[in-house]
Amino acid sequence: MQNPGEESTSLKGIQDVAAELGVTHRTLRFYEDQGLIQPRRVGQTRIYSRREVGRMQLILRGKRLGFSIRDIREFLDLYDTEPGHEGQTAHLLARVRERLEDLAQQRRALDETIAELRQIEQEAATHLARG
DNA sequence: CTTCTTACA
DNA sequence: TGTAAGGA
Repeated sequence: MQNPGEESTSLKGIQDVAAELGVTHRTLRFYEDQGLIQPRRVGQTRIYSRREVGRMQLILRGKRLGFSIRDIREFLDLYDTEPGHEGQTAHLLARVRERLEDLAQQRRALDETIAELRQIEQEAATHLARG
């Protein structure tokens, strides 16, 4: 509410943050339940600072890249625990490689499916052409 | 099972 | 806001 100009205000309500990030307030609450974010409370109202919004952006990015909520929570926990440390980066690297391999496997599966469909396509087209 | 969304109390 | 229910 009360947020006309809005860009200089780094303290936002759930609806503002949700709109800004393109998610619903329920999604923000879901992530909160999952322990990914911990917005401050002023009474019962959640207040999202730039830190929370920043974390949300990281969460959304992790999601885009195909990481699970558990993975993302681990990343964030490590970042909180040992910011900029080797262990953190090593862990990230390991997960990224896992993800890359996962995607490579999916690509192989896709290629197989496509090849199979093309085969059928060829046979069907040939069959039609011959009458 | 995971990740949300919708809806109702 | 908790939660059931449902979709993907």
